[in-house]
Amino acid sequence: MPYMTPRYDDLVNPRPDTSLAQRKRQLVSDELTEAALQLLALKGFDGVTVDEIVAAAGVSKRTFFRYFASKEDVVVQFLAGMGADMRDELAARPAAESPSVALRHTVQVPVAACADHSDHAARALRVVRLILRTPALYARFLERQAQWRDALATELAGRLGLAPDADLYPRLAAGMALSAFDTVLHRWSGSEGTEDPVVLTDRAFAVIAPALDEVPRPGGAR
Amino acid sequence: MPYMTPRYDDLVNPRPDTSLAQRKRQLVSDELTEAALQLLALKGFDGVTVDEIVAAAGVSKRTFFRYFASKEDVVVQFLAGMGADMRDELAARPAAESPSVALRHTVQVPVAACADHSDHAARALRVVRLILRTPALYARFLERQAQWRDALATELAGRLGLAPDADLYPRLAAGMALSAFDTVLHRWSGSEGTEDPVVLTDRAFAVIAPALDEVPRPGGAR
DNA sequence: GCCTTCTTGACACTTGATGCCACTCAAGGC
DNA sequence: GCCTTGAGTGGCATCAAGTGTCAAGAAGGC
Repeated sequence: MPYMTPRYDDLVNPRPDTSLAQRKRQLVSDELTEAALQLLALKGFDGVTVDEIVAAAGVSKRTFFRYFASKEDVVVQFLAGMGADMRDELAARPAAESPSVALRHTVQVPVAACADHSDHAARALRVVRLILRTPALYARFLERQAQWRDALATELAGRLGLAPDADLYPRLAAGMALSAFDTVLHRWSGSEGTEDPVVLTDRAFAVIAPALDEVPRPGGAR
Repeated sequence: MPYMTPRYDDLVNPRPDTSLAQRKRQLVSDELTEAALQLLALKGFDGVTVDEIVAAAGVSKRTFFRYFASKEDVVVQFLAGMGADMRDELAARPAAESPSVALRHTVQVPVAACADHSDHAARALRVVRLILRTPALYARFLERQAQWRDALATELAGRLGLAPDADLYPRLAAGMALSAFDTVLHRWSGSEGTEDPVVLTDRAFAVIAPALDEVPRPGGAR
């Protein structure tokens, strides 16, 4: 089930460089994304067909599937780069930092992206709400989270000098951190964006920190 | 995205009672499940069409969709009753038991079902492997896990006298427990069933227990 | 001007999934 | 014994998601 090339970075800070062809491509993609989100938020995921979306965007259906691997992908691509961002953040954290602190800052990266007080935040809230209340989209989101967990577990194992697959700790720690992320999104979405997701994240990590910081010694328990 | 009536219990211990009509229905369902799992394990999820399955089972395609909400559902239905079972187990645990112990026994219910040394175990391993390595199925599995998490969080909140939605703890604790479950399944599947999933579960819970047993006092932190 | 490359649109096709109608058959009333 | 009823079923038509293929058009190099 291959996803297309991540465009999260492009969406966050559209780079002015690159060729004309690539900017045209970006334009079509934005048009498609805009039309799709507009319709999906209005009529629900199953209430909108791809034909409607492409009609609104003024392109052919075939073109749609050149930009997005599936209808779900239109929404999920918003999250595409988050995994890489989190992994990079975790890799950049000082080695001396405890797992709970490092992972907390890691999770804060996408959380802060949602929380920034701009027009971006309102759109992020709409997308998150759509994902959380549409089973098909939520399933894809969780699948994406599972990939993030693998990446974070690998990075964490390297950080701590543990064999990536020998110990249960890295995968569990990554799972706990993402569980916190998920819980924060639910609360944030449920509160209509009134609660501060950054604060929620801190509170969530206060709960899971006792387990995160019980690191097994390298080469210890099989 | 409504799933059909759970039949996990029927599969675990087929009840001999009920009317003739219901037994006929059970027969068709079993035939369909058997044919589907046989083909899916052999040719992969996308390598098998519904038409092949119904041809092998000797029924029409229309009938297939009367028993299963989707092709994915054939596989996922194996897990249908696990959520209820876990919730029941958690509800039945003594109130004095700490969250980590209660949740560990809760997760051991489905784990033990996989581990029992019968012909059932081999089939369970095949199904788990199929789910874990098929993105579409794994996504559905995770979606199902999310439902379990909600149920477990509600049950846990009731156990501890916490408001279900006021505190982050119940949802996080349930998420951690299911994260352990998921990790155990991966390890068990990866080891081709040689590792004992019950032991793996105990080890996983040893990692997350420090966080699980830091219960916030009822009505404490907002 | 010509050629190459990339992008797009149009069409046909496969497959998952659903609606509709007719048929079968067991159960129960008369 | 016959008829009705209702659940289960098969066949067919249909919709929507997604893919393969090919021809047409625009950008850039020669």
